[in-house]
Amino acid sequence: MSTPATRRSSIGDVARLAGVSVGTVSNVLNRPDRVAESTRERVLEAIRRLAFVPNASARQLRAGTITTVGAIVLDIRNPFFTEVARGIEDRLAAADHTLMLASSDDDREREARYLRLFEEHGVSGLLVVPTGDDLGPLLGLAARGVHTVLLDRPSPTDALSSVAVDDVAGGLQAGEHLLGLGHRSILMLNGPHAIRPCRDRLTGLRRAVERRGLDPDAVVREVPVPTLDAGGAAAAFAPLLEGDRVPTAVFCVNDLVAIGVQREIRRRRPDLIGSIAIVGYDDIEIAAELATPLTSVRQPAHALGYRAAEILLARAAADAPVAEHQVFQPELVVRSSSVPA
Amino acid sequence: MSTPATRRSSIGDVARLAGVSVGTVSNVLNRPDRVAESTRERVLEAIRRLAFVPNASARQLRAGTITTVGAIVLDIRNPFFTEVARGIEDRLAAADHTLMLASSDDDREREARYLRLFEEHGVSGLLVVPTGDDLGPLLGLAARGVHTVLLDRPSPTDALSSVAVDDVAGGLQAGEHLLGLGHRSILMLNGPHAIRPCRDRLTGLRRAVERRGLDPDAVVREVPVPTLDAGGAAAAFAPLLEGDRVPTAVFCVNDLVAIGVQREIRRRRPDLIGSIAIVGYDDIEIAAELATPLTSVRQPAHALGYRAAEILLARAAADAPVAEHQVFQPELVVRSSSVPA
DNA sequence: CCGCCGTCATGAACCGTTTCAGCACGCTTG
DNA sequence: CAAGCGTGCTGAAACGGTTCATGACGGCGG
Repeated sequence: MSTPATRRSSIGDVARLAGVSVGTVSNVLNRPDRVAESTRERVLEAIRRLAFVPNASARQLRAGTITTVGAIVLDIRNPFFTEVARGIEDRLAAADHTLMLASSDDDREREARYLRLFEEHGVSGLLVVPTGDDLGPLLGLAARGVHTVLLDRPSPTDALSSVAVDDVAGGLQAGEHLLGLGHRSILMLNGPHAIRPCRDRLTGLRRAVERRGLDPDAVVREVPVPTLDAGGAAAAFAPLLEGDRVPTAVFCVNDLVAIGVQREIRRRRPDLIGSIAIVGYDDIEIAAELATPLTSVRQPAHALGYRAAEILLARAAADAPVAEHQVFQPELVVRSSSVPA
Repeated sequence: MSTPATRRSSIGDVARLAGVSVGTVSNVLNRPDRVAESTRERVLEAIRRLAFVPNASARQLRAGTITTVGAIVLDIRNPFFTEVARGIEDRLAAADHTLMLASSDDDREREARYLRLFEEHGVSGLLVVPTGDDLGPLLGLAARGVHTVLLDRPSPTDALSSVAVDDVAGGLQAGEHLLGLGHRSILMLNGPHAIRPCRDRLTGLRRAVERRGLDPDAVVREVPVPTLDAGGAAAAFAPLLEGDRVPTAVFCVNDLVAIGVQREIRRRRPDLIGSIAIVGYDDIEIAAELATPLTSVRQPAHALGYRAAEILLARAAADAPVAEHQVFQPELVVRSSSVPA
């Protein structure tokens, strides 16, 4: 209103108004105990009067330190990832750090752009769900001294810490469940194999089949989903409802995909509702509230993020080059969507 | 791997390796056409060899410019807000800007922390869903020259631009729909009145009642929800299922609340499934996929974010002090959850 | 051959902080 | 009274870039 949009006031303005040197103002800000009470009061008053806000760039340039952490997830719209982000944020807040969140959309270029942005800004660490298998860029970052933790991926190297969930085990549980229900033909709606969990969940599923002494190639059919959300899944699943070999059991690589499948069945073949077994993955909050409550493999999303942040903070604090790796175990939650054969 | 975690290389290192001055390196980076081809090649090669990444703090300190925008939403887990964030990001990406996203959890302190963080970092603009009615902090920011756009709130002043949805109209539509179905007693599960949309949606509901010539105080009962998510709603709604005056029509301030209500009915009073009319708000994607598909007031979430970002970019570019205000209209989407009286 | 001009590159000032050596001052101690 | 010490403050260097006035150099027209 009153103040015209003018230059931000600097520590120098404050010093002038308070009649002290800039060094003293800086001390008031950072080590108040070193400044005499009366001086401190005067400086604080000046700060208030000028509505002074320190310039983070200048501070960081000189001091080098920063309390911001960057995270890149595949898709911010997937509740699984927002829950992971929550876990990260909760841990960071406890250490007075802040999170800057970005979503790569599973797009290498977007990922690269954000990686660069974060590196240029000198974040004190990075938590990344990588888009593909090529960890080159991340290894480069790590080599340049940026602490990095892989999210939702096991790390193949000690150059990178990692926090993951055992996806093979998850696929195995889903497979055993469906086989136990009598299914001998299982469709897996899967994402690109460049995404490691997609591969692993399929591997787990096939392993379950093998353990029953069956032939995975005969039992499991894989169909790719263009994008890992409900819309993409619906598009990929629709043609399968037309033919004469309509699937009887579907294992979906995540819950959004499962929701897309359910939607498509309801739209195109309402007669089949309740006769196709569906198992999802993630156990997002609304899985239990769906038209057909979804059987799903639960992942400890919050813990995943929390722990990743913790590892990052520990590494940054110690500046120790020891990588930490943690693997959580998933847990099958059975609801009514997985019907017997 | 090979490189030990050493100091980031600087423009000076590049200059030395390429045998030029730092000014030339800077020119290669920012105005390549002013540098002779051969020199440019040599510098680029040096940059590659050193894996040089410019220091954003230094650049920003001197140049003042920045292409990062901050956004603060109430709850990152609410699909409505992630969709808004998507809209923002899509518009920003087109202008080569990047988004830094934060969630205030409807907590003034968290909001203040992020506001300060963003201001210290000198973001080129801010998009905020404010936690309360006190716009003081935001007006302060605006006065200090930070371009600010209110998200999902009409601005009471020209100091702040704004993009909003007409919540009174939304409440009105929901009310008319329920009244049209014959309901004469409507429960509204509402959030704190400090949140403007909560007030406005209630106002709209009451207005619908008045238009029918009925007494809002007799027809509408308001029950507060502690937190605006499914869990909070379930907790608030549970006791209402115990008494003898079980509600027959519920208007929920958002879809997550509606999901909580549905969940609680299913758990505690499955006999009442299908006999309590429920209307939600936002029309999030899974509203249509729920056990009882949800009637909801749709908001143009993506457009909201997109437009807000657009206004911000325009203001920052022109540095014009003219505030822009835009109000979108909501639209009722009827599904099966809103049963007749 | 001289003067002029355009092309490229240089070097230093500057952005707003933090940090640190050093100074002023007053008090204690021997 | 000299020496020593602790307290509280100052002033300047440094961080890593951008920007701009300046200058070197070669070519060209007269």
